[in-house]
Amino acid sequence: MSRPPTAPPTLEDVARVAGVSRATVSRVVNGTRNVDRRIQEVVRAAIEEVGYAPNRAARSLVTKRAGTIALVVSGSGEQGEEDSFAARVLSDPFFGRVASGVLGFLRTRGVHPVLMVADTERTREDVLAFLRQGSADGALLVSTHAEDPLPSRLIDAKLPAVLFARPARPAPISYVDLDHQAGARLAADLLVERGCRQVATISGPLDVPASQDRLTGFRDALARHGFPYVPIAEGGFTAASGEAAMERLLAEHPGVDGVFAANDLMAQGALLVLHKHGRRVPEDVALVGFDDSSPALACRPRLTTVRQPVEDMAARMASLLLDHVDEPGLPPRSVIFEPALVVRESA
Amino acid sequence: MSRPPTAPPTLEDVARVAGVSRATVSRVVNGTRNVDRRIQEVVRAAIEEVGYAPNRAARSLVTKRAGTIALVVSGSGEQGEEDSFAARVLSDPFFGRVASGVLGFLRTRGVHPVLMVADTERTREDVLAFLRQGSADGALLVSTHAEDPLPSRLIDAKLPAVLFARPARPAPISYVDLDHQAGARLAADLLVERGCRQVATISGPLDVPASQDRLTGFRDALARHGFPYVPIAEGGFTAASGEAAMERLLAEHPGVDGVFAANDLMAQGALLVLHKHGRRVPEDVALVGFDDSSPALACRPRLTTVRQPVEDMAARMASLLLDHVDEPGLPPRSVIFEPALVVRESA
DNA sequence: GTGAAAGCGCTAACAC
DNA sequence: GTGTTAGCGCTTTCAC
Repeated sequence: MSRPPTAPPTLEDVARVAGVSRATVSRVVNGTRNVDRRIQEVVRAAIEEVGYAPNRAARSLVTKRAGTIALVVSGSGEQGEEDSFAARVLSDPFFGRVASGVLGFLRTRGVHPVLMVADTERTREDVLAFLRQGSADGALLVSTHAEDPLPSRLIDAKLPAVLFARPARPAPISYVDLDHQAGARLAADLLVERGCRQVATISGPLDVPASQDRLTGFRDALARHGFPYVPIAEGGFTAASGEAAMERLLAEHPGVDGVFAANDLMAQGALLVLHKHGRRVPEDVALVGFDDSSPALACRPRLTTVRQPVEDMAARMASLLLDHVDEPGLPPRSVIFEPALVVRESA
Repeated sequence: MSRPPTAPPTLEDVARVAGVSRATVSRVVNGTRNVDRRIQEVVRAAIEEVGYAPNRAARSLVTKRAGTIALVVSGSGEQGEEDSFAARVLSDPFFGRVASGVLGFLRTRGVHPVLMVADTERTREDVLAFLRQGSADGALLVSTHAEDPLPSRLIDAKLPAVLFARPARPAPISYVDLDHQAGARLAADLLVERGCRQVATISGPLDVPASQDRLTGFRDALARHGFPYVPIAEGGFTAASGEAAMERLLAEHPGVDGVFAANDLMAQGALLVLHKHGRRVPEDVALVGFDDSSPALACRPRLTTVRQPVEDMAARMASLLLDHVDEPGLPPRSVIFEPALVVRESA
């Protein structure tokens, strides 16, 4: 008993108990072939006996793998309070779905996500430093603003990274995304089919590619149906912004009878305003949302919406990252998912 | 240029460029005293020049500190699907607030949270292994079920951990919590003050201490106001369960004119049902929620609710954990926060 | 199939 | 005030 009983057992301890060398223990721990069956048993018993768990730092030091990745939520950092950004994003059911998808994929791979928020220059540097230090093998980036400088910084530093959603300006980096235009088209077609004649939309922040795409897709589809003009009110993907946008729409276009909101949270806000003004949904105005996240079910009427397979997308994003980590030279790839219409009660 | 340019620079590289020893570089990196001003400058320049970032694994190996903690969401694991648990909890705005509070505190301490879900025996073992390996210095536990075996396992393994909320059965472990009874009392007093004569409550899952406390506090306060009996419908802290509970309450007690829901999500569900049955809120029935999380604002009328300072509690939880990490012998401590009534429109 | 030994990059005594 | 040196616990050639 040379080491104090408080220190965790090491490979050495196991080796001594099993009567073999460190190398052999290492081999059985890492499942390498070329170890005698019987010795494997003995070693495993010894591991059990001393309660051995391989030290990650020591392992990382030689393998050059952290076994963790950074899951970073990034924003512009132009807002007032710092904390509010983290609170808002982390409380968004959309992010919960992303995290859940990532966790689900990583779970079986033995890699763990470190949660980070990058909304200021300082915190952006933290993320970069974290990766350069080798604390994480790569980064998963969920960006909420267009002018996010993090993607290009990551590229410049040659750090493995994958984005959720196409970057605002083209860049050599992998990402997963949705065919937003197709999704918006689904919404447009439904609204027209429901007989709407005066259709409007509540868009997301227009500097974000996804918002632009949803808007473009919606307008194009409507044009094809013979409606050349679509009133639009810009929102910020929050319920409150959806309310404000709906108020504006109603004020300027009292005859509106169909609304496409670029996400469910804003649709939820719009619904509140519609009720307040005595408009029945879907009878007086049909409403369709986007995402199919939890608020869609927490509304009355329940939201008809465009489903985005967020969990699958997030899992794929994690998968792509692991590929890049394993094979540093891999060229960037993009994976686009298809949306689906979920018809419920609001349209 | 002995090492390939692809390998990250080490302390050695910096030392060579600065013309000093590794130890000196280490000293300035770690801000130790006893280094000549001028040499500090030189070293810092060299660090800048080679783009040095200290390797975490190497550092951890000697300091025996990972610089990360596990933020674990734990559940009973008795449910059907595994993924659904993660998705549900991570999408809950309540968890978003916890994460945000933790992140806010950790941000300046240079420690990072690793997100983990423990809802099965397997994943529970993962968490334990992660900590034993030294991959994280301690754990922050947000438990959603009463019979969670993780706390006692953590205690047995002598791993630093702090809980969000008191454990179901008394155990020598630190935690932060809210004075739930006081919060429920606030709700009861308000309802009575508003003139309600037939008050009911939608409780949380009754195996969870917080639910029990809110129920007890509510009943006791009402008893003091002269109301000996309070109808109760048990929910599961989700909007859907709130709807179901409200339906039951209405069916059995049509005359109800005041409802206290044990969280905002359930209050939101109750509101929907109340509207459906033509009950005006707050005129016909006054409704008060609990938490003051985002759904409280996304309702019409906006929810009057009992505010729980979740972010502060989470930050304190993180702070307690760091204390335990720094001083292993520290006895368990509990910190109880006070709730506050937020009066809006629903009561 | 197994062991010996080098070394990953860093910190912390300990000398000077 | 600064350098030397001995590990931290592990993986991985390289011999045997």
